[in-house]
Amino acid sequence: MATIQDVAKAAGVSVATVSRVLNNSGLVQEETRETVMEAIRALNYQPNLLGRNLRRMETRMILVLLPNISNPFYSRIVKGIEDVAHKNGYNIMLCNTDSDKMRERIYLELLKKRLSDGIILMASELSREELLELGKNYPVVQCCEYREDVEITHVSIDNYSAAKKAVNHLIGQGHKRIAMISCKNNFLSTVQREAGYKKVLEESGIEFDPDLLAYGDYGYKSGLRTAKQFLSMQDKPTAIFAISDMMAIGAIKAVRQAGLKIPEDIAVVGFDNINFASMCEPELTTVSQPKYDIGCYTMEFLIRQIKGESKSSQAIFLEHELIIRASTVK
Amino acid sequence: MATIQDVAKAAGVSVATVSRVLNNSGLVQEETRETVMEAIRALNYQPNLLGRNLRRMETRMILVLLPNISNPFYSRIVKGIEDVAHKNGYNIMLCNTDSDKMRERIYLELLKKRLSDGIILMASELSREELLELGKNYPVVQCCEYREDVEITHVSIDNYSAAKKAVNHLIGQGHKRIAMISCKNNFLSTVQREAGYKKVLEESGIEFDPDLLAYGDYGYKSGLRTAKQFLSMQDKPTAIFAISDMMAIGAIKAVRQAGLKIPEDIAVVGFDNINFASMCEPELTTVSQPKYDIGCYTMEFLIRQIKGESKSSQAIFLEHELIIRASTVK
DNA sequence: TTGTATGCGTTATCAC
DNA sequence: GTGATAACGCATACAA
Repeated sequence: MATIQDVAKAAGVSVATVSRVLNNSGLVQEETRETVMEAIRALNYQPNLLGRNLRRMETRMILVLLPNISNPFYSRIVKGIEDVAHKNGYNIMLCNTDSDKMRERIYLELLKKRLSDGIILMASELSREELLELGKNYPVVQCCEYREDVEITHVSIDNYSAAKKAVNHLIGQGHKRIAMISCKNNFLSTVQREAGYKKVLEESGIEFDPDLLAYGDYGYKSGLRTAKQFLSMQDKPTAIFAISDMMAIGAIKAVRQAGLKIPEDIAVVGFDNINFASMCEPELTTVSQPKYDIGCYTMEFLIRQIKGESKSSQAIFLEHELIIRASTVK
Repeated sequence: MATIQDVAKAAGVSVATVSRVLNNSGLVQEETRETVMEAIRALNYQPNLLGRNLRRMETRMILVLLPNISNPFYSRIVKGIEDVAHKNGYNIMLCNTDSDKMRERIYLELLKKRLSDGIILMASELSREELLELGKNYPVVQCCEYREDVEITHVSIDNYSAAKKAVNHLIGQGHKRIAMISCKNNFLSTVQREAGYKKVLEESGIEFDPDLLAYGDYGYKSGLRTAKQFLSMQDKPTAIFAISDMMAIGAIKAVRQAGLKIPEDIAVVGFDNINFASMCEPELTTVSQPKYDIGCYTMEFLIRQIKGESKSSQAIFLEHELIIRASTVK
């Protein structure tokens, strides 16, 4: 494997000159430049980034931690992150955390040991203390899920008003018994979505019924399970609001298995607008997040941090939209 | 940021000793060891992998190229790859190629420039020449999709017999007009699945009808489109065999939109057994690949190559299974 | 059991 | 415009 030394020798110049050619830094005569390029080709030389990275003390790699790559919600976001990264000469390392704090920590090691220049956290399980410590020492941006009690830039939507919009839509369709499938976690998005749900009920003069609030884990099966629970009640709900499309799709399955019709007997609203939301039967009414843009902004803020351009943390909220489909209106 | 030098100074030992403690290589007295550990903690020292990597000339990183992380088929495979990698002290870098040769090449650069110790290709678009060149110089394993005209280890299933099994199942259900949704690419899996389909028809004395062979791109929409095409024919097929679950799910949608019943009017078979196959309505009959195991084997063979243990390339075929669900039998 | 010294491949500072 | 050379942080051969 040829090194820069070999190229220098072959071209009859110093390594400094070769380096200058490689990085088009500094001046170098056109003629010598070509001699060097010639040598590079002849030796099939590839600069060794291990050397460069050590010298420059940077890797131009970005860690992206997400719970699970198979969650379709994340794929568009990742695309946005990736596009902006590449445009700026960075590469990303996608890391599955499985929502496991230990796994997350393994990846943080890579950052702390300088194998990456910055990190994006998508739904971190880290404690406030760990996050604070991290944010103090390294470039970090929180994407979608975030803690607001740490000074770390985050990019997301306003989950409170998104939930309000979804539930208000159901109210507008005449529903009075509206169930919610939430998740038992401490994510702010969850808290806010529940708060939005309760707020609309209150505004509509409907008393909140704890029996109509169940908990899943964002996944299909948990939606199926909790919806079955609702359907077994004496006083069934006439609408279900789930905080993820996957759970909503599970709920749809449960309703259909029970021989009920959507939306006539029971209406269903999801959250995220994943691709499958428009593939299922009936198509799912859901809250659409600007996933690609969320990814773009996230990466842009991270790069700004890496460059040392931004000092204070920022809170970015992008627009969302309620997509009305056949699962709520005939 | 503390370096090994700082630790050595603080502990009153040489850097060599600190290094020995860090890697538990060589002998070091328990007492000094503890002094060093003390200093490490006090300075909150993190070894800089950039230095180590350069010195060792390895990164313990593995590139994993796949067309698209949002394809649910790959997520289980990646899990297998990841688990084996971690068990062996490697980390993986997931890379979206978007089935774009140029993007693929960008990632190959990372390998050639030594930022990764090896690479796994999931559905590479590279030419035979490029692949040959790559395999000659770096540790490479092909996963699922592969070219057999290059000497590079690959792990997959026997797509020919899998397709035969699927179509035979339809024949067994009494179908005679069986359409196929394939893809226009040069993947061996595609060729073999088409060959299996035609072989079964031949064995069953059914003449192959070119009108019943349409092409998609593995995605939902293309399944919807091609199925609609079939449904508009005078002499409609009574069954559809798609080479991906996503296309099969699209086909199901088309059939239902046309007001026809599954499986009574038209039966549908998919391929891959992704999670959604059991979530859609009706649940999808499909060919199940041992995704997790495919990932494990792939990574194991790659590690063997990196260690220099294996010389010749190998062809690994794992067992598949036909999962029969409501989309083909009542 | 520990320390000294060298080099991994590169970039960047300085002198010419 | 170009060349010598000193780092970057670490692991290791060799000496002690």
